[in-house]
Amino acid sequence: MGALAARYGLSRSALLYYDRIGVLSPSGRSAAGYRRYSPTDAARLARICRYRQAGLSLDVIRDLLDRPAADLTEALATRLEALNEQVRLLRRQKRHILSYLRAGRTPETSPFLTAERFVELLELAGVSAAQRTEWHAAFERSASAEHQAFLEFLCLPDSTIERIRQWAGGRAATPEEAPPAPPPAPPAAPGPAAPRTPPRPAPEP
Amino acid sequence: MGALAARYGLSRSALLYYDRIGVLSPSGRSAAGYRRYSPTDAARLARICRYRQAGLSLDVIRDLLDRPAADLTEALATRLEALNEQVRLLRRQKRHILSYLRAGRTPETSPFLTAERFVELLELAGVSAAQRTEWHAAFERSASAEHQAFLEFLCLPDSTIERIRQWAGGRAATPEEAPPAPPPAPPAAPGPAAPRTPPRPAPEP
DNA sequence: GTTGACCCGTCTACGACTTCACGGTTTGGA
DNA sequence: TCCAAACCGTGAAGTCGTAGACGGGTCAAC
Repeated sequence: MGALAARYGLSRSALLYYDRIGVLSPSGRSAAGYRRYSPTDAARLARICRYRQAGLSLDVIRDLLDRPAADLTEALATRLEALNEQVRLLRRQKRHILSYLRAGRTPETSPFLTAERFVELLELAGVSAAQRTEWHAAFERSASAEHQAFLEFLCLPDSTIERIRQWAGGRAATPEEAPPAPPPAPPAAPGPAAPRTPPRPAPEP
Repeated sequence: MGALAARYGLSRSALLYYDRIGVLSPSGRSAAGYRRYSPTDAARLARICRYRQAGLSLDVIRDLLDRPAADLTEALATRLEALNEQVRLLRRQKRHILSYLRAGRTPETSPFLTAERFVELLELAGVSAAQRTEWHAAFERSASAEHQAFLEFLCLPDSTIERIRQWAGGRAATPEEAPPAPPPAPPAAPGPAAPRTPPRPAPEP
């Protein structure tokens, strides 16, 4: 048992737990009551580990392994949905933190990736503002959800994301909700030119 | 009490829990033993909620509120670290799932954002392969950690990420570890030109 | 026979709550 | 004045997947 656990990078207690909840029960016991895992059991454990790498819950995994009608694709799709939601939540937390940590710093002195910095890099590579605009528009047109995700990845505040997406043509902004404030320019028409500062590795994305 | 909970979007049980663990104890009780929250308590709760939005644990929050020496910036930095690690884990799970869900589909029929699709969008906007190459190089040079994060955001497999980063000049690849396989072309020198397919909203990032 | 190195089952702990059960208090309307 | 609904209190147990501790049994080699 210890050998099996070690082989799959699990602890003894994990295997005990799997046994207890019926996800993986050894097919036999020794005379003294020791768990005996057959090669079939090991194969089952291998599947369990693969599914757990995808973040599936042990409940779902049990269904997948025991119920012939269970649909792996559907389970993965459901998990993907939850995963996206969770990433979104974490990113929101990240934005909260960054907005505090960045307070009082200019984007140039910030050790974090900002939209401004991202745009600087594009500038450096010779991508023009017009190209960036067109890119946002194409992104919004053909993959609006991913566009949103990408803007969230840059840790932009919600209001800025909303503004960029509207301005990229995803949905026409109603005249009433004109730009509520003059926030930092959207990443496609940004601030300074190529930075003079020497490249230095940044600690945090 | 119910009113306070509702005002801050919490449940009654959450406030009970906060009281129990000493994060927020009401400053008084009514004759019948009902909790009485003063405006000071409410202000404290407001801070608690803000910190929780950043994902700080209640333990840490209690220290922050009660110990004068506690350092908010440090707590947030620590949390940011954990957050990044967690996002990395979730993204790894996502890659596992996508690699399964995408199996047997061509990138064109996949409803998910792929690196190929991302590059298509850049192509559409008129960003050349040379520009993309230069962009990767600049990204790697001046913000390698963020470059890594960005490539992970695209859910590329680790091997591809490694290859792109080496090829972008971040670190010279040792001759021994030449490309182990001919995997899909890196996003900066990708496949098809602008797609003929009509834009359609994609369900998932 | 003894000494380690294994193994067993059971229990507790983690975080941030929620749910349940049972009972007291307040409040509004008839 | 009475009743019911809505509120409040306490306490216990459950969630999820594991880690670790405890006390004791088993096994191999020496």
